[in-house]
Amino acid sequence: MRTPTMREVAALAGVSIKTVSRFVNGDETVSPAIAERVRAAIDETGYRRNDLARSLRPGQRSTTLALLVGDLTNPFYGSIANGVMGVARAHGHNVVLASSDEDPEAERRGIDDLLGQRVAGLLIVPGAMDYGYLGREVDQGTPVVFLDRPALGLDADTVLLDNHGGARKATEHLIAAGHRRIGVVVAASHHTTGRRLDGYLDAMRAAFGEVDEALVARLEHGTRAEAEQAAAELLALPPDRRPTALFTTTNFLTHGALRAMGPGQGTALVGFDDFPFADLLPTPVTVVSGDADEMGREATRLLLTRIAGQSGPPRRVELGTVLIPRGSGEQKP
Amino acid sequence: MRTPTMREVAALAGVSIKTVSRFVNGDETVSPAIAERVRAAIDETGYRRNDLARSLRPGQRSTTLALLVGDLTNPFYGSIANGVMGVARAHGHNVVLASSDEDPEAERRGIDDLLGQRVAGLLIVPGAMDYGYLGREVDQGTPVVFLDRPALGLDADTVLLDNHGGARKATEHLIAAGHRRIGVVVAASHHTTGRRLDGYLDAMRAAFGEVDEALVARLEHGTRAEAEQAAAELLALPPDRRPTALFTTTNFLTHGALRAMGPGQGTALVGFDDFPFADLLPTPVTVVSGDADEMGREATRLLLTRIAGQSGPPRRVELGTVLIPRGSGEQKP
DNA sequence: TTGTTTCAAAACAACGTTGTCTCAGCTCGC
DNA sequence: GCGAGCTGAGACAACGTTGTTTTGAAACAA
Repeated sequence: MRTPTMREVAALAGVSIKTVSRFVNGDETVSPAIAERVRAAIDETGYRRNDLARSLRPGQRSTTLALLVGDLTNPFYGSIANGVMGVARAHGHNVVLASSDEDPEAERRGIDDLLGQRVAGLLIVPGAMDYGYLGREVDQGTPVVFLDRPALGLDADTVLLDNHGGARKATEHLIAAGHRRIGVVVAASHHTTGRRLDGYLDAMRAAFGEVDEALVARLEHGTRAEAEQAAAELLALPPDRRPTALFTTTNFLTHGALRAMGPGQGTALVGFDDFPFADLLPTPVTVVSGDADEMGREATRLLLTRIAGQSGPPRRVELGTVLIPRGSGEQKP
Repeated sequence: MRTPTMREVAALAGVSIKTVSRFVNGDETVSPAIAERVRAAIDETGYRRNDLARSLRPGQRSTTLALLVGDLTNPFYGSIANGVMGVARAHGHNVVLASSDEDPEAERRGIDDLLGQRVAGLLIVPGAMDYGYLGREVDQGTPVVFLDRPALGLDADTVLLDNHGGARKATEHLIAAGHRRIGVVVAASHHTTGRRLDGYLDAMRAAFGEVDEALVARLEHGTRAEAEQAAAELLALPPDRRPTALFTTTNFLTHGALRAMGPGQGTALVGFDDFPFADLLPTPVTVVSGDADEMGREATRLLLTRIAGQSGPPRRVELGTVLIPRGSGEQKP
């Protein structure tokens, strides 16, 4: 059985297609007798309006927003998706999800697909590729909002965390606890973690002047395993060069570093990004954290105002971070 | 600026619409000179094929799969979504996401929306509502696959975990460690946790005969907070009635129970569902776990075979579970 | 040169819907 | 009794594509 069309319903009810359309869309100008016939025909055929055909009409835009996000297994991205979907649904929009954690070429193909489907707008957690070509789509009425990091090649609305400030806050917290030699574990390539590194460096320089490069562990990919090894190496330095505290710049890296420390967790640590069970670890973990859910919500709000037609220069929103002291960051050297 | 159409490109290039269509779709029968004119016109206008209009043509089905899933903040659902998207993308399908964690009416509205958009198939983590009305859509060519629990009112392809077997395995593991009084924390209403409770009861009965109802903590909603309180009450029972081990039936409940135990974690525990950091807790947590990612993948594979036209009776796939001993489940009474 | 073949490109119809226009029938007032 | 006014319902076109048919022109053989 195929999906029935309006034409078939109309034939069954013995009326014209347009009358079925009127009934389906709640037009008042359908007499009760005819309306009942149409209702019965719809019921019998299981007719359902085809919104694809509907949105083809002039001036119509799809109501679907597209979200390009990294690995959904990461609770950070899960929260973003959650926030996006909440606001979208509240405004009657659907959300298509695409993954951006692949190579740039696959990502570009994915975006092209979505544009071909005439989504109403794009929410993108940008990767390393150049997004300049999207400028034309923006001009043609498909707004774009970037989340978590600014995009290369396109100056559009962007929602970020205050990565620099948060990292600075984390580092100063460790300094206030009496630490001088504070190691940092950071993924080399990302903009976000770059800003976090800068925040760390600024705090360190403000307190002690020059920063010992040996304290900075730069990872290539930012995986848990890399972090574990890097942290282990930091902690294996001779006592005079060994850090007494660590600042880990993402939740994955925090996980890796904790693993390197083992159950004792003798070294002080502050992590960027909160994570579940942080409060249940042997030494509960102090973190600096932004609200990913709110990031998704705010980005969606921005996108919706653009879809509604608001023009104007790109906006950049920076969401604040909070430091949650739980124990690991308050340990003395 | 509006999105240009084929008509506009054709006008600019001085050819017919159809010729643009031929060029865009890689038809060989376009002479090089004309092809170049069309290419230039597309470039100048920023034309992009409208896949909505395209899929309106007879016999065309959208390439979009819909996924209805609960709270994406839960890593379990995040992994499912991850698996779904991986397989979908590998087969050239997009994924629309909708949330099912609301009231049944909102969920039904969401499903209706998706059907109106003529998605190629539905992947649903069912809630408490009756899905019978989807039978008609299935007949009309929109297949449905359920994940994680069977749906009320519709017998369709379903991918489940072996909840009964996993729970039994967990309970027997605790029994083997010497426990006799094993408490269980379970959400009352869900099918999934119901099966897990059955697995627990079967293991207990097989070992000891009748099960003391005082050992079974039934929660109304299955939240962390509820679990924390219920676990605290179990552990506060007088010594002769107090359980010496707990079996918690979801990761949220495990989290709550661990909180109730405090840092000591003196009571043995096995949880259903793995979770990050389980290995880093003071007493690393033994879990029974299924592969959510694989569940998403398998469900998507089933859906794709249906979309490809395979008929036949509903299939039910049960994925196995593994017990991961980490310490908490091996503690003696 | 003329008839035939070949092929690129145009014309047309259709997909399922809705906005606009038109028309038929009715009611009402004079 | 007849035109004006109204109202319910049908006809038609259009949205942006693509499959099919048709056209036109060039190429070639007789």
